[in-house]
Amino acid sequence: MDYSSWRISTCLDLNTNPTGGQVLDDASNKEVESNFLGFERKLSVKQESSGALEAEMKRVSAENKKLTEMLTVMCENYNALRSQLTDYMSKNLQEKEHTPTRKRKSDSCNNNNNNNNNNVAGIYGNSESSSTDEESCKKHREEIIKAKISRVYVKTEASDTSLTVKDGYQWRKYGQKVTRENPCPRAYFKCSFAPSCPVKKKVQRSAEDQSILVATYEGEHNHPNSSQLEATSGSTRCMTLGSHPGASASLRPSGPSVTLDLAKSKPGNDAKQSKTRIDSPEVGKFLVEQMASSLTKDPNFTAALAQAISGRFLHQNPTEKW
DNA sequence: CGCATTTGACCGGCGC
DNA sequence: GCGCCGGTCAAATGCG
Repeated sequence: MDYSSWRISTCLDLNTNPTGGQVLDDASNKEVESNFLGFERKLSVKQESSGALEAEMKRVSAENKKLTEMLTVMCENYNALRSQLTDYMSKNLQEKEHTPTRKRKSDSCNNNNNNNNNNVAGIYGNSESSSTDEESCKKHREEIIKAKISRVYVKTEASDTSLTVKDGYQWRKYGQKVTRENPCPRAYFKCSFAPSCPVKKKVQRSAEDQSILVATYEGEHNHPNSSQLEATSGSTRCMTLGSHPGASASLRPSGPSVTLDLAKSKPGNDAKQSKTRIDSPEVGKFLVEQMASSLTKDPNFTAALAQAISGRFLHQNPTEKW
């Protein structure tokens, strides 16, 4: 089965207008407002010294770190939810269409393992369940566990002929091949960010809709995403779930927002991707509700979010009134 | 000149 | 064993 229809927009635009669409409860809103007014009064009375600015910088950095940690916890919770959902789906979906063309045994083995793939991108990837080749797969299991495979579908412009998927990592192309099933060439990439990183990526346009790029990731990065590095160092505010390639199927360039764009859909893609998608939109809705619930129920998250917003406004516009 | 990309050759797995 | 096929290598080429 395929989860590519799950288009969950989980954006935390921390740097946008605080009154513009931020979903906070009343308590959090009041807290943010009081923080803003307090800072405004304080700053209108006296000119802050450089020492105060340094202290504020440290405080903001600490908050940033705290938010990053909370984000990590949130991602772990999401993975746990996804695993439960995968189990649920595997129980309900017993059969999956198979192409009649001959396939390598390792391929079927890999597909068998996708259900247990602890990778967000597995949501969007093929999770074909064929248990008939299990015996022949035994000798491959260990390496399969190491080399996790996920598939990502990326909508591109029709005029864009490049086989590049911007996922925050650095890739070096080492080969290109025209495969039998698809007339479009398949490009082979290795992660070049770290020499020891074993991750490989295959990018090929969909045979059905050539505006869709299919990126297949193999393995796990043993280094942080470059976007994450920049985010943690404060040079950019664009964060992606770098350890989960599929989570960044629709990535944005660095911009003034903290974005967890797990997957964004274009309604027009539904028809094309429906073949490998789950049928029930309720499942995706359920997942979104679970994530939203876990966030809103966490007082630490709401408090830290309010503090981060107030701190950022102080830092950006120390004398500006609103 | 160094690095990335291109592309044909080569290798190994698989089916017949 | 042979041929097909996907994946990888490495020399050639392009680019900044």
